[in-house]
Amino acid sequence: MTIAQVADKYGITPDTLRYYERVGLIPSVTRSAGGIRNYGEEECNWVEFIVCMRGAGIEVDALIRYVSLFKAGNGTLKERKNILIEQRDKLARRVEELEKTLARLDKKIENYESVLIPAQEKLMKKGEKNG
Amino acid sequence: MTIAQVADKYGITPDTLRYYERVGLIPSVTRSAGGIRNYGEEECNWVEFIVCMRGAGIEVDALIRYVSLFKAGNGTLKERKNILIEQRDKLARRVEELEKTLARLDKKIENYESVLIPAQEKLMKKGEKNG
DNA sequence: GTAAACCCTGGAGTTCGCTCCAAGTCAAGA
DNA sequence: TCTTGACTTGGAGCGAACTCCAGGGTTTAC
Repeated sequence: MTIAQVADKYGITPDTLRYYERVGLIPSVTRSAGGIRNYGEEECNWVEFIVCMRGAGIEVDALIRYVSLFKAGNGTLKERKNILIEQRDKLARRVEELEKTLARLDKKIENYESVLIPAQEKLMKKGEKNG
Repeated sequence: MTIAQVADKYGITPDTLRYYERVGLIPSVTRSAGGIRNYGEEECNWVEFIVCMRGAGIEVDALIRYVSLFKAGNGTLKERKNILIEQRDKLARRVEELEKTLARLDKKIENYESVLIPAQEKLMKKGEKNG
């Protein structure tokens, strides 16, 4: 697959893909003789993983560390797992926080309704009077 | 309360508070004769609200719109509510996305365990042999 | 009344994560 | 073979949200 196809498939731009590769978010991409990237299945899976993780706000730096450990081979399994755990925990805390804020927004919206609905009823009664 | 106290209370810096006020995230802060900010209870509540919303990643622009409608009075209740609903929905979608990624990370970590635990057991057996 | 600590403003600087650009190379169709 | 369009690189630029700074004013404690 070409860079444009992969970009399209995962909803990002070729520039972002090049950037990800440049900074080390994607292990490596095979090239044609002329130097043009050709993404295989493995590479696509990496892209998909990275796009997902970035979508959840996991920092580029953490992902770079993860990828560089991956490149270093099986001796780094434990360390890689620790990065994942660290990020999972961070994300779990974030989700909790967001859920609290979500609940708060819901309440605030309810409050607005309790102000707005009586106001609307008043208008409707007015309407009844007028017609 | 002084700016430093408020900053401390909500875990931000005085600079951030001044920035929030400057761009319109906080309706107004009363000043002393000398021009020094003095946060009352109302103002603290605004700060708390804004810090919470910002903590959930709600955009500064949306909050500015909200605050400026608030300043404009009761005629803007419906519009304010709409902003809240819009942001609530955005946040809800985000939470869903994050939960999916969280589940994925959990699975990935489990996979690492299924590789690492057998390796550990091997090491432990070796330990038994040696002592 | 003065020193130290805090506050003020406007504007420049920083960080993160892309995003865009110039100048050139490569590949596929007419 | 030429043209057209996609690809390459290194590096500059950008938007969001702060963060910091210089040069000053204010408060408070002694």
